[in-house]
Amino acid sequence: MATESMSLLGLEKTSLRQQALAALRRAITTGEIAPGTHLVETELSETLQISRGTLREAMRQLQQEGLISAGPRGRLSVRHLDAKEICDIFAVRAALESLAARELCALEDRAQVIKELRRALEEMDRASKDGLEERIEADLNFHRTLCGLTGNETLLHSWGSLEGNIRMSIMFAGFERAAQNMSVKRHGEIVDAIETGDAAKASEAITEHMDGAAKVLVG
Amino acid sequence: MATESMSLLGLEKTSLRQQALAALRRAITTGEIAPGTHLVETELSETLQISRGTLREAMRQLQQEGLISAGPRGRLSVRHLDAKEICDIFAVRAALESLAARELCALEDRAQVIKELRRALEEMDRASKDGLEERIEADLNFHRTLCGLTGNETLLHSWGSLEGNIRMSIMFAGFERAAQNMSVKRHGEIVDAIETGDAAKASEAITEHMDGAAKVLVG
DNA sequence: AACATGGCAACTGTCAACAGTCTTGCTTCC
DNA sequence: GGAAGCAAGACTGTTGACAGTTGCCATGTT
Repeated sequence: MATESMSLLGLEKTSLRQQALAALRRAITTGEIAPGTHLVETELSETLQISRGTLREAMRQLQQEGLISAGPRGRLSVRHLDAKEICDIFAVRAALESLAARELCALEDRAQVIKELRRALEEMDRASKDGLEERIEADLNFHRTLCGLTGNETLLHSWGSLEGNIRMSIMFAGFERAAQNMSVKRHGEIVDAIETGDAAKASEAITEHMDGAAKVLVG
Repeated sequence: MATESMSLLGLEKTSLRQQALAALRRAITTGEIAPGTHLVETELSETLQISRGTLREAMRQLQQEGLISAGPRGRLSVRHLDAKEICDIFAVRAALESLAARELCALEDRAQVIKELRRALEEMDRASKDGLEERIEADLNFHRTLCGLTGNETLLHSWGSLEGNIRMSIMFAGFERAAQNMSVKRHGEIVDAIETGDAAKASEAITEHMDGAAKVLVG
């Protein structure tokens, strides 16, 4: 029933659970489903055309990511972020990315790393002419790349767990406002610092960048 | 069927899923289930006396925590840690706890915080005469408290997601070896630094502590 | 009108069964 | 004797149904 037309091209055959997970994550982080909304399993399973069991598995993952939280009677609802929580999220994010920058600075051969980072920068530059959503994607991609290039899987995993919350923060504050802090210049400084191997400077640049981002988002 | 004798006292009525989650987490982090072991749903569900559906939900959470990883065909197996991964885990841990220390230093009134931390220290001291496992629990409790006292839920959540990996690292390296790095003195220095509000020193103390811990575990 | 009460509807927790796929070992044919 | 094919087994993906609990609403009582 679920093995028909897909995978005609390189389309990885994705399980229904993963599809549901992606769909829900998107719907939540874009605000399509408003914060605080009570997620009723029976409704959602009908909407997504999947069974409750499969849906519940996806919900557990979202819960672990902090996008939805459990109420009294096992009731799950979309997490609501206030200003303080956004600051908290960005503080943790800063700590993680600062670690990433320091680890990259400690590498012997940073040539390849720098190359990848500059590629991500170019992508941001290209996206700066496009819509807000493209810019946000490019920005997140840059930071994800930063963490991924360290080769520290735990770091990348932790950052990934935070990504949903970051997206919610951006959505909560409004995309226009969020875009203020995504200048290619600021990010270039980070790359420059890493290129010269100046760990302190790179760490500082990131911390400041995140501080600024949080301040802009909170208003 | 599951609503019999429990909750006679303050025993929170825990869902089967949560029980299974706790049982599995314990079994994995103590090495009862060896790293690399392929977790067969049908077997486990029979062992734990729960249905596969319920078990699968618990497995998703463990997967998100990084205790089990997915293989080719959706096969789940207990994660195997090598030396590098242990170092990586402790690097992330250091970044998180360092943030915690800095946030605590930034508080106006640290009296209550210090009181709680000293209480955790005392507990460690008391446990130092007990078995290795008690000492490890007391140690983890201290660090968890450190993160919890910041009031930064995201930080605490991230640390919690790492806790399983930390336990696996300790188990992997052997409890005796791990216990070397749990002196009350070292932890006291951290608390002292926080008491004086010296963020740099507190951060430094934690980073060094974690560095030492990783080195002891690996080498 | 305020209040107790009995029953109904809404949800979540849990389970057993079906379907599809990959592996494996055996059989059969050249 | 070896290789292609075939059939059985082992697991995971997914589903629909049943059970228990909570909250609400209508109904009757004082």
